[in-house]
Amino acid sequence: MARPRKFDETSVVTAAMETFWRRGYEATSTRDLSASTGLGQSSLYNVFGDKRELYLRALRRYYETYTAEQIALLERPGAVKDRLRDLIVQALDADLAGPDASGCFSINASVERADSDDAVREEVRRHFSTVERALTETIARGQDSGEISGERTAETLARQFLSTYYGLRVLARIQKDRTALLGVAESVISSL
Amino acid sequence: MARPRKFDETSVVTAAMETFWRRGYEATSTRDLSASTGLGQSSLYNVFGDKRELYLRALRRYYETYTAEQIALLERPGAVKDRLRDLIVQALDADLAGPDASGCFSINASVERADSDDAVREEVRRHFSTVERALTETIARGQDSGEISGERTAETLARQFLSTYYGLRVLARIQKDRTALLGVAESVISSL
DNA sequence: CGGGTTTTGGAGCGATCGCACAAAAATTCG
DNA sequence: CGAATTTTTGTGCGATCGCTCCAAAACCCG
Repeated sequence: MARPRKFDETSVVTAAMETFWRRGYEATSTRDLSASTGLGQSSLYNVFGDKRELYLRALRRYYETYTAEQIALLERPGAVKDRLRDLIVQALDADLAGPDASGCFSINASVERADSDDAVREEVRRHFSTVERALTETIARGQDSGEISGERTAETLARQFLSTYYGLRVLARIQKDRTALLGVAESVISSL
Repeated sequence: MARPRKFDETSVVTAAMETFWRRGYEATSTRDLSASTGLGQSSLYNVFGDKRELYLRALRRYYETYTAEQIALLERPGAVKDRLRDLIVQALDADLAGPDASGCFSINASVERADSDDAVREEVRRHFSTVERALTETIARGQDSGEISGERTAETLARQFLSTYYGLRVLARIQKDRTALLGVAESVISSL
């Protein structure tokens, strides 16, 4: 029928995600995307429409990989508080991994683009609320087993944990003291 | 001696701060800055050097006004927990005020620019650590008076509160449910 | 008022931006 | 193989980017 594509769409979106993640939306040029994906600019436009659409695809790809990974971590077996701790430890280790670490792409997108792009806001809302739902479920199970106090609702505790979690990821951009950051994690977990 | 400037430097920096705050560093052009400050581009470059320097000035101006205001709020008389609550309430009300609300400029700067500009990172670090210090001091006074448990150190509690506070300000960009956000505030305060 | 100094406004620099277009290349089907 | 279809590649468009330069304007001082 026609000339076949010589690239895998998923890995192209993944490459674009890494570029947008590290440099942000505005600072990433279509030439940067062409270089990091290996596609010519025309191909990118042919497949994805424009820069904004590719950014949205990248954001969804982040959800499919990293956000989903975090949720899977919450659904593993084991003590609830251990899983919650693991969630933070894994995120902070990624955030402190080196000069290429760029925090949480969802947070970055919410700060840079949510105000000016409704679709970005909706997508990030989906990320946040999915994590919140998984946290609520996990904490509710912890309350069932008596591991976590039932004084406050699971939803409230989930939101408190989520706030601390995102706050830590913001602080980690500036304050690279792993011990101090993990101390906060212990503090919030023990207060559940 | 020479022709006098017909502008007030402080209010020019304030105007630039509002523009950078609302639109971010990359998305703000020097023409935007010229329009919002009322100065010609030549004057801006004559006085401030370049865009980056003006951004740093704007960030320092944010510290002088908004960050300082938050710290002053912590140093008022009254119950410690009331002051902590007021800090969050005031921030969230600002963040939810309308379509022009742009969150916390320090957080925005840390997400967008801290990785690529050491001076930005240092400036934001100063903002964060100043707030953290004020929080530690406030919480320590609360521990002295018995209002807050001495089980964990004031420093740890301050960092926990700070994380939650920043996390809430991130969530507020996406999730505009004031009641839910304030519920988290109550939760973290009551857990101190 | 005239000389000295700085600011101002406007034009414009080279570079880069997001994006479009047309021709060449690569495939399937008849 | 040729016709049809789609992707690739390269070129380049108009707009805008950060920034510079220069002459005119506005002041202080003697």
